Amino acid sequence: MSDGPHVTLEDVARSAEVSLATASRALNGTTRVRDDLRERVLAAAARLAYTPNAHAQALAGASRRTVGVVCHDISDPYFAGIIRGVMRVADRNGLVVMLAATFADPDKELACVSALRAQRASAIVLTGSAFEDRSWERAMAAELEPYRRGGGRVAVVTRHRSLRADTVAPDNRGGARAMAEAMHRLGHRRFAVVTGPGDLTTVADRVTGFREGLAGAGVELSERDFFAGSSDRDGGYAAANALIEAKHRATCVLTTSDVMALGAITALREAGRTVPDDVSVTGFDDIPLVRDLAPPLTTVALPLERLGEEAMQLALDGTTSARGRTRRLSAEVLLRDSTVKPRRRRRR
Amino acid sequence: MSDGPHVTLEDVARSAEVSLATASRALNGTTRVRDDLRERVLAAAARLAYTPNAHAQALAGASRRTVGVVCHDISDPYFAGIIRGVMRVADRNGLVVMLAATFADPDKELACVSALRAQRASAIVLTGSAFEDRSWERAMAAELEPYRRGGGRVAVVTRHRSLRADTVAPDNRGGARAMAEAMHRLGHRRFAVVTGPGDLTTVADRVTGFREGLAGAGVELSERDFFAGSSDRDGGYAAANALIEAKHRATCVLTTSDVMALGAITALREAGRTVPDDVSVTGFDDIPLVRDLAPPLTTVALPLERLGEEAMQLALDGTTSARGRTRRLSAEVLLRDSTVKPRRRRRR
DNA sequence: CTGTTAGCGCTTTCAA
DNA sequence: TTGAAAGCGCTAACAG
Repeated sequence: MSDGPHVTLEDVARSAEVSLATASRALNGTTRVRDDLRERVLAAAARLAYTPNAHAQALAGASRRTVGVVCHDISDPYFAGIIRGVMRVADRNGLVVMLAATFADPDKELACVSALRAQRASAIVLTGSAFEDRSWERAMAAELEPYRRGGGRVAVVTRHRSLRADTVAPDNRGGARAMAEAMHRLGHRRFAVVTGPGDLTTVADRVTGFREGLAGAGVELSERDFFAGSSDRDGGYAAANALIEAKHRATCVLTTSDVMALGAITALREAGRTVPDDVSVTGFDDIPLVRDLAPPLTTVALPLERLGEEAMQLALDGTTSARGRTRRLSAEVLLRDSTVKPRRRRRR
Repeated sequence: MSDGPHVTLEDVARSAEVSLATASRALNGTTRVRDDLRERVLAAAARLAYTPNAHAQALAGASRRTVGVVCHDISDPYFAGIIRGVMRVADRNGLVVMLAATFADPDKELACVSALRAQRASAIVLTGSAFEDRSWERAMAAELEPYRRGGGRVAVVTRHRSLRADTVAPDNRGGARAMAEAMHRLGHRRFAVVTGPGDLTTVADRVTGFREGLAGAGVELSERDFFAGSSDRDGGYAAANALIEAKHRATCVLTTSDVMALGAITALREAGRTVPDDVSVTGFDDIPLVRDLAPPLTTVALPLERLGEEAMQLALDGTTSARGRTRRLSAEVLLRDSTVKPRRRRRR
């Protein structure tokens, strides 16, 4: 956008032979304008292919029409679902959304918020979970505080301890607990957990839930039952391979996300182990495609789009007084065919 | 962003006891500033948690740091992949991306471009294919032309006839043709096509490719071999159900996208037909997860992220002179296990 | 109802 | 080097 003569409101006004103010009013419909004048302005604007300069509008004090969303990875169906919800609500309110992807890099997360702040986005939705790191939390709070003082709204999806922001909290821990219990009830006694990076609150909460559910049923998980990887398909694949390598005897593999489950299942299959006959596998999130798998994946369903919708909504009707509201959404265990009652171990 | 006293550069300047100009220069590093003064400015900025107002910067003529991307649906892995590529390049160049989703609504597509134009995005990447509609094309051209005159860059992914924009063109037609030929070579003679909306150029090109490939092998497709649906999983599911309903005797179902194939396979499975034993199914795009399906999906692979990267790159180093460059990317047939040589028809 | 005018916050000549 | 001042394009008082 270096060169080029932009058509400005002044051009329109001149062409329509009215004042700048009238042109502005005619275009925005803020105040009544004599019909013929308005017609002239509209015609001139169309003729000149005029588009208002959003920066000038923002600077001049018009209300901000931009909201920001920051996610880890847009290719992750979990985030895609949430963002879809955010966009739906934003769209309904005539807002434009700026999307930033951080690839789960804490520093980038901070940088994105700063950029959104610079854009004077009227609201920021943080969809990635927090990093369990004191100094990061402090830095994020330091970034958000002045933003909020300037009238900016902030909403987060999932737990951000000490962030004083409106929160949409899916019941990760409860969902995980319920899943663990369900698997125990099915008859499983030997478990392995394929997990994402432990410094993400979402992952930590889910793992805690698994632990609690199993412990309640009398099964203790040891460190050797955990196999961590990145929060994506390849992370699941790698973790499952580590599990196979370690000759872990689990009859049920709990994973902290559907995407990881996907990779894990492929790894198991490649190692000659059939799901669910040889080993049951559970996912988390209920991303759209897992019901199309063969076998369909047993998982903890989260209302992804709703998470996004609620977060955006919360940010939008935020009143300065009511900070730190939390909207809890429950998680539901969906038993499908990737899990079965464990059979007696086959001879090999 | 209604209320709230924003910290401005003037506050920083005052606090650092320098002039506005000096503060600006110190922060941007445009010109040399005496070291101690710069220190003071930086310190003041940090102390006040100053963030420059991007709108003011943009208005004052600083270079734009925003690019726009418009897609149909962020939850579609096809678009997610492309956008990921776009974001990678944008990020590498220190640009912020504004993402708009249109849900394949032609009007919204237009509206999004207009909004991006208002934001004075330095470049716009159109990832959805064009609509095969003269008046829409005209309207889009009318929106883009003044934008371009104002120095804006435009790049599109897939064919946009008559748009004079830099284009990244995956070989949809050639890929489809190759797939059709491959399936014929495998032994299939009776085909059905599960397709998205025919008014999308991408879909049209793929269908044309299927037709050509088959015709070249002596198989003509009739209208009764086509089953259309929306470009998503549910569209594929519905189309496949229509196919089943019609008792179509295809031994091979060609689809115009992996996502649709996903739904189609589930529909077939629910109808008691096994893939690939009873019927072979092919996809298109090679979205990340299809290799994790059981059976893995035979598909036409497109380098999704690269499409996005190239488009963004093209838009970025666009010189006003070299308009309408086209970068072709080839498509590759990936034979996996969802397709096999057709067996003699089983008795029922 | 319409026009005049004062900024919004920042960058950038132009002088000093 | 630094500072003063002129806008960038638009909206919103404030007068007419």
